[in-house]
Amino acid sequence: MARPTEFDQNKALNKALALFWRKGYQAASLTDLLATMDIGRSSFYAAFTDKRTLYIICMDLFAERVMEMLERERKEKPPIDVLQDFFAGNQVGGRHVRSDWGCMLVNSVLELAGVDEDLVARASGHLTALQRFFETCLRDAGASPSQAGELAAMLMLFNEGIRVSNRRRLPDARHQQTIAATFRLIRSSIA
Amino acid sequence: MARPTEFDQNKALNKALALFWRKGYQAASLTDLLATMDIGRSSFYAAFTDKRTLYIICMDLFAERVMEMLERERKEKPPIDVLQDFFAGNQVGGRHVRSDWGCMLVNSVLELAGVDEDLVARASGHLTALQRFFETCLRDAGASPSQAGELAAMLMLFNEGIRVSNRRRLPDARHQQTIAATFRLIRSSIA
DNA sequence: GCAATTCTGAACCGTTCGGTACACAATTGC
DNA sequence: GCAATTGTGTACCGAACGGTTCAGAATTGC
Repeated sequence: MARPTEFDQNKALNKALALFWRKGYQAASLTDLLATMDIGRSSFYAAFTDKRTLYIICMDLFAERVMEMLERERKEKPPIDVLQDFFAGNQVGGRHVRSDWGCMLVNSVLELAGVDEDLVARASGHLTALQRFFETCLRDAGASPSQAGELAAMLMLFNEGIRVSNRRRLPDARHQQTIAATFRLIRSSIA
Repeated sequence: MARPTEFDQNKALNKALALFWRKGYQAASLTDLLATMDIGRSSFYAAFTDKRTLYIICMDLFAERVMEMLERERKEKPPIDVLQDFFAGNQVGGRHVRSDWGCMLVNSVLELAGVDEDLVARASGHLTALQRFFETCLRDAGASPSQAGELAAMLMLFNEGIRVSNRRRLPDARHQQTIAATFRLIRSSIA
C-alpha cells in the first residue's frame, strides 16, 4: 500500500486552509490547491470528495481553532484584554496570526453572498458563536446582560470591519491607534 | 446606423453596476453580464473594452454616487445625523439603498485581495476619501481635529463591519439597535 | 434607391474550470 | 515471491470561461 499517513492529510489540510484563507473560495483553483497541497488529482478526490466539501472542512477547522485559542486565553487574562488583544491581532494564543488575510469567516460571507447561500449561512453561524463568546467576556468584565449584548454586537461589527481593513494594507500604526481608542470608549462605558 | 443611444449605455451601465455589486467581480460571468445588460458580446467589447475595465468604471461610478449622495445630505441635516443615517441605511439621499448587497467598495477589497491588487488599491482609495468625509462631518459637529481623526477611523471600521453584517441576512431589528447604541457612545464622547 | 458607414448576432478561439476513468506503481498478507 | 489490495499520476471529459472575428443587418447621407 502506498498509504497517506494521517500526518500527511493534516499537513495537506493546513496548506489548503491557508490557500483558501488567503485567496478565497473562487480564486483558489483546483490546480492551485493540488500544487500547494502537493497531492495528485485523484488522491485529492479520494480524500476530500470535492473542492466545496474541502472548503467546508477548512472553514469549520478555522472556526474551531479560533474559538479554542480564545478559550485558552480566557483562562490567563482579564476578559477585556482577551478581546482587545484579539482585535489588535498578531499575537493571539501565542501563535502568529496572518492578520493581513483577514478572517476566513468574514471573507466567506462577503465573497459568497449571492453565490452560495449555504456556505454563507455556515460562516455566519460560526460568527454568531464568536459573538456569544464576546458577550460572555463582557459579562465577566462586569457589564449588565443587556449591555453585554449590545456591546457584543458592536464588537462583532468591529471584528468584521477590522478584518476588511487588514486586507487594505494600510500603515499599521494608525490601525492600532484606532483599536486602542475604541477600547478606551468601551471600557469607560462598562465602568 | 443601428446606433446605441447614450441613454442605452447608461442603462446598461446601471445594470452592470447592480450585477457586480450583488455578485462580485469573479462570480459575475461575462454571460451573466450580457444577459442582464441585454446586449450582444461584440457590442459589449466595442463599448466597454473588457470585463475588468467595465468593473473599474462601475466601481468609480458607485463611489461617485455615494459621495454625491452624502454631500447632498450634508446641506440638509446635522452632520452626525448624516453619518448615523448613512449607517442605518435604507434611506440615504432619498434613494433606497440595497443595503443587503453591502458596499461595493468593501466587497471589492475583500474579494480581490490577493487576486488583483490594483483593483484593491483603487477601492481602498475610494474608502479613504469616504473616511475623509466622515472626518469633516465630525469636525463640523465640534470634535477636535485629533478626535475627529480617531473617530473617523473608527467609523470606517464600522462602515466596513456593517456592510459585511448586512450580507448575513440577520434579523434587522437587532442591527438597528446596535447602530443606535454605537452612535450613543460616539455622540457622548464628542459632547 | 443606393452606397457608405455603423453596429451586432453568432460562430469560434484557446484556455481553464471542476471532476472522472483507468492503468500502473507500491505495499500488504501470506 | 506472488496475488490481492490500495493509492496515485496522467490523460481525458464536457462545460464554462473571457475574448476575437466577421458576415450581414440596420441606418445614415445624399
